[in-house]
Amino acid sequence: MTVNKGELIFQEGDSGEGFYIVAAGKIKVFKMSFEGKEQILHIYGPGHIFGEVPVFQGTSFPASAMALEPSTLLFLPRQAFIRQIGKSPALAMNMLADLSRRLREFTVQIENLSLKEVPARLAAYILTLAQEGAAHSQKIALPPKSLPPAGVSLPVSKVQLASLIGTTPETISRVLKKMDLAGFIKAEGKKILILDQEGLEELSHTGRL
Amino acid sequence: MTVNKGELIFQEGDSGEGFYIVAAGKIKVFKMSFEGKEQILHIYGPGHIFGEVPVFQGTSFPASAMALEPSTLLFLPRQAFIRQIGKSPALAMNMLADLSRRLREFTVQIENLSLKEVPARLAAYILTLAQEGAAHSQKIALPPKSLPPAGVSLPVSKVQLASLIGTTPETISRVLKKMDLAGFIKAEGKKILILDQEGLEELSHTGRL
DNA sequence: AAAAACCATTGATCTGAATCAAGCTTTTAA
DNA sequence: TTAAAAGCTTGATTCAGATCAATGGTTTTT
Repeated sequence: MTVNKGELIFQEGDSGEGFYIVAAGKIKVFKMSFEGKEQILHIYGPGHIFGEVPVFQGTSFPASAMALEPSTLLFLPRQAFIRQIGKSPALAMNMLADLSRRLREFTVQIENLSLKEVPARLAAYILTLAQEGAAHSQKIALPPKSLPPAGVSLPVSKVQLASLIGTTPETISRVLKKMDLAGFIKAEGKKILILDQEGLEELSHTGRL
Repeated sequence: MTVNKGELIFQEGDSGEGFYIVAAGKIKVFKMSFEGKEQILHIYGPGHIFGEVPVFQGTSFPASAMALEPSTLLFLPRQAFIRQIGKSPALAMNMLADLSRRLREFTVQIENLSLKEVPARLAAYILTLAQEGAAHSQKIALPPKSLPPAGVSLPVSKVQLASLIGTTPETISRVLKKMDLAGFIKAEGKKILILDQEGLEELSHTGRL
């Protein structure tokens, strides 16, 4: 299936008859509060799967999903998939590993939201981006703390970024500016140059800016 | 194995060679920040399993676990369990359902931490307790919004409760008092009488007290 | 190409809840 | 059975970050 930018793929509470694989594009999975504030739980790109929770629970989606850009998705119907799992222990193990990874990611997100302040969260996010970027760029996975300055490019608008790390666009602006002023990064629009990786790492732990 | 109150069962970063089942007692799984603040991810009681993430990922524990009271645990070694899963698709499905349920619970916890204020979180927690209590008390699961006043008993100290919903003991005290004054509940030590379930439910959404 | 919608930045103000502090009660340990 | 350590409550103060507001810059849309 194909979806336009801004199109809702499913909504919290909908019954899930299957799950999705991103073939192309970018999808956000999020929760929305009473007053309309949103918290993004995850942003998925090509190769990622999402919406599996109801498959194994037979219940509804715990969150909503929307396309951030025009995207192509594959849909896997629940019953057919469950039959396959019964036949293939390897498939089951892969699925268990995938859900476990997601649980781990959520524990990190809870830790960030509850125990860290905004500067620490943003620093952690930038570092994560840099790692992913390094891993994706065909070269061998870089050893930790390799040669700065590495550059990263924010994959989403600051509005989305704010919703992802649990703050507002205004605060993102201000904190990026402070990080720039403090010499940790050089920020220009969506491009961010990491000038002091060690400093950023410390900031992601202590949060004091 | 048996553990004393306050005993650490595993620590974030430890390699996981198996997982645990609570036979008796009460276990908290939590993250701790740099400065020593803790966020409880979950409290497990008899019949619950915990510590499975590394089993399917072959990595380390994403959080720490400590006994809240003297407890008895069963330990399931990783390799033996994986062999069993390969043989029993039903076991695999149960495990997938369990992990999915946990993912759903985490999405709720993230929503609470990020989108709701303390009064709303506390109201939601009290309502959850009441539901669980109703379910456990042998009777048929009560239809939603059945006859108040229902009574619940906090299963943990307010220090632990604060860490569970992401606030401080002082704030818990103050908010409980306000809820009492507003006529939603009658609070006496660990005992809470729910006087106005509808009101609590609204509070758990809107957060305005 | 004009208009509308969205995005980003900066300043001023407000507020929920953390922190600090102190006294009191209950539980645990010596 | 006394001492020590946790746990609970209430008050005063502080602070991170949200909200409100205004402006300019970009994309989309038509």
